[in-house]
Amino acid sequence: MTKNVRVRFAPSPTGPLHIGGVRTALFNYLFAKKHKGTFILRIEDTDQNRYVEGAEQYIVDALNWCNIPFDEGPNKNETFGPYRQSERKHLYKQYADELIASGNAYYAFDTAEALDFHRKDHEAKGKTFIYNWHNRLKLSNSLSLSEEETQAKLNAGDDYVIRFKSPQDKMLHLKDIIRGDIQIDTNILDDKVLFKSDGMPTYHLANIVDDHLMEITHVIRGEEWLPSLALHYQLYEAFGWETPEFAHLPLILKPTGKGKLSKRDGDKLGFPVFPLQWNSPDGDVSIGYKEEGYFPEAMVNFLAFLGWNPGTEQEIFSLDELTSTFELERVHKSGARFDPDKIKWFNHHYMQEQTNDELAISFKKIVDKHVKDVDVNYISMVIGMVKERATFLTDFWDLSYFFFEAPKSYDEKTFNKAINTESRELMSELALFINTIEDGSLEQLQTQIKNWITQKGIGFGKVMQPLRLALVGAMQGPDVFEIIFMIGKKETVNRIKNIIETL
RNA sequence: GGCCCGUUCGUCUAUCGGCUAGGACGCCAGGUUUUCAUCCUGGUAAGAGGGGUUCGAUUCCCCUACGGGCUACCA
Repeated sequence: MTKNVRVRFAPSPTGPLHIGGVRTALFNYLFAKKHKGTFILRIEDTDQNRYVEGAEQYIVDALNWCNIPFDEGPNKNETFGPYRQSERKHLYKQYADELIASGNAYYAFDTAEALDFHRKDHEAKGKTFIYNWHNRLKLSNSLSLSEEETQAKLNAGDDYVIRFKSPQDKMLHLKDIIRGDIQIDTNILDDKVLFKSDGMPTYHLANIVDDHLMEITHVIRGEEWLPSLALHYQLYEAFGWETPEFAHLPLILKPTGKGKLSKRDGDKLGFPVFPLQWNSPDGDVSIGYKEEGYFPEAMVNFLAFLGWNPGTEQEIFSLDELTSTFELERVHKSGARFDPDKIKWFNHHYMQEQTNDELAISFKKIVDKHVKDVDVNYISMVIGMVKERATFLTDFWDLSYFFFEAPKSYDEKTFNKAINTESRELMSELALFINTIEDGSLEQLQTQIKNWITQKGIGFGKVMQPLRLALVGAMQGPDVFEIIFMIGKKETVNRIKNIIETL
């Protein structure tokens, strides 16, 4: 690669960035970093009707949370700025004019109503209306009108759009890094609008102009853009610009059923489709991976494997490892179903890699809501005991509440089975014994209680089961002796008394 | 409807003409844990269908089926 790699992620701020967008950004980031290139964020806000307040900030926050920050973008290293298309508005018209001058584009005056009529009319006859070579002379544009008529309309201030003049009988040979060669017959292409009557360019024009001006070398985007590739190729040719390389990423599909993953799937199937929580201006709240307790490393690792794999059997990859291993050539062609179970598995894995102290800081906020003034070191020790069974940060309270407070209720089934006159008697004796134990190590505590049970000549289960129920309230959790050691003799005795008195 | 892209276990995928088709998630079973989970071991399960090409096709070509995308003065 001779030229410095420059790639861009170009979302439009119409709402929160969803998981598919994050994956596109990730692949751009990985490709850029692998080639020591530049990752650019460009905001494609040419459709003023769809602009959503806060969406741009959300996109920036999401990329940062994922640890895939952009090198250039709005308010950051703006060497090719501005990076919002709305702020580049003045740039585009001259390029549209250039295309008209070179005969590659033309003015069109058809109203939305007129076009709508034609579409419906064709549909009624079982045909498809395409605005191109075979009917453009029957429509209202600078190709069908005389120069004077066109000029008159322009002077009168009539609404107009600028359309690309798609050629007739031409075979286009397109190249895609992932899909190989694609051939397109220009006869089925329509004369796409490049410049809208509101003075803004459409995506197609703005995209090509900006990619050129920003010296983009590789366009890595979603598969939904594949049908536009022919137009984009022709635009580069018409301008006489060097065409970047293209890679169209496969889509992310719903876990079950048909179609690509959509915003609603999250609510319906109970997993997030957004990296961060999104509070829409109209009051809707959508859950995010971050808030649900996922680690960005887990999400990135999972997303990287949706449509790509290294060809080895390694599945756990840090961002650095991904960066050095990633290749566009190994990206799949077909769409990948999103699997909520697999990302949970990744999260469990990354949970184990967090230190107890790190987790304790986050968990303390939750503990504080239940119990006052718990030492963070104590929390850290608790985490060490329950971490391996946690998938999310949010799991910790349910897994460890009994280290902080006495159980408020007992599992009914176990209670009925384990608590009877005999076990109450036994528990009360045990409580007396525990009071006599001197403070010492966990091992000493364990040995003494075990010896006591042995001396009593009864089965371990007879003691351990009611004891666990007294301490935890259910048949779960870490080793009973560890729990006693952590909460202390006094609290242990209290909990035993509690269960004895419970009917 | 038209155009384009795709099709290996339920899911994510390996395989770049010659494999008992491998791994991971999930699921099931066993073991460890005097609890639950984790963990360990094992198991389950796939090349859409039909034609070619070839000594030999999951792998190359064609057709069909199915899936997906696009078909706006949205991106």
